Amino acid sequence: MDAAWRGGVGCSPVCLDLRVGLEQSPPARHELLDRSAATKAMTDAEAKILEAKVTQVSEENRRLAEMIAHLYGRDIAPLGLGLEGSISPPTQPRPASPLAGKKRARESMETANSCDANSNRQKSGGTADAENLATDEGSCRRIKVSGVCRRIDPSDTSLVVKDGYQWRKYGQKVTRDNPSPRAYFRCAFAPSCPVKKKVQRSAEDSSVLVATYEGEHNHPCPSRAGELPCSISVNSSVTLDLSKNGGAVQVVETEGTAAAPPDLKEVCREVASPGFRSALVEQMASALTRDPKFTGALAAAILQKLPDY
DNA sequence: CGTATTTGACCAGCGC
DNA sequence: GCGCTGGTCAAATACG
Repeated sequence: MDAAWRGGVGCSPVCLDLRVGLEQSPPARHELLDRSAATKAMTDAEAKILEAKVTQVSEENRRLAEMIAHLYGRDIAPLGLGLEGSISPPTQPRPASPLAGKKRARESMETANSCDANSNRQKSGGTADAENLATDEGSCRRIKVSGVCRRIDPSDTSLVVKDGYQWRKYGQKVTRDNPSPRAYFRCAFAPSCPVKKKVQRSAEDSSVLVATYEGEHNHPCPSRAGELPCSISVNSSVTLDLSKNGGAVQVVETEGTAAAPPDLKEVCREVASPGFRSALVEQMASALTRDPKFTGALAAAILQKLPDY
């Protein structure tokens, strides 16, 4: 278990990144409405319906985040990064300059769902921002985008997020909205693997590294396969994946279900159910006790606490 | 000497 | 068309 795993943000072993659905900060909501207005004439009634949907999705975001926070016995709201836009208040600092808006516009192009099926999914609130889906010039090829944050030693300048995969750095850039440089990595384990990773210190807290993953690995994790708690199915179509992105909770659709988006409310109910909780605890406990590193460390810790004979 | 990292240059997208 | 910005390339450099 590495330091990053132990010392995740807020000391939580998993960094929750469940920005489900739409951004909820007021500027984003207005942007959404503006975009819709630009594409077609929208009546006030339609705008109100859309806004009601946004409010509903935001409320579902909040409830889901609360449930998961409760699941892990700590409040994850202050993390801000992993859950920004879902449970943090709408006063979340956002770049206000028009240039920042330009950047966001492009990012929204990357992550927005431009084809009908995907936009339907977003409207229904079934899309987790933890795996924003990007499209490729209308081809509807989906690229998984997810974010992970890790707490690190502030003096550590390596910008390395240990997640079990091998990465090759191919660039570094200072971005406009953050004085810390952003590092660009490609998966080095398999040359054909399309996954990219961006790592940057948080602008608010320099001890937090924010890693953004794009794409999906087309190979097994080289160092962690079969070692750590990996995933647990919430229902037939959704899996909470703990094996990816260094343990970030990631909502992953089961293959072949893209056309039939999961019902988020149903997912929430299952996550909150005692059966799910006990199954999750069992899986985690089982995986930990199978891990020789964990048992060794546990034995060492116990020995330290025992009086010397 | 081979490989990984660094870093300045270049390119593309976007708004004005 | 221009300027700004993020992302990528590739030569130079560092390292084992």
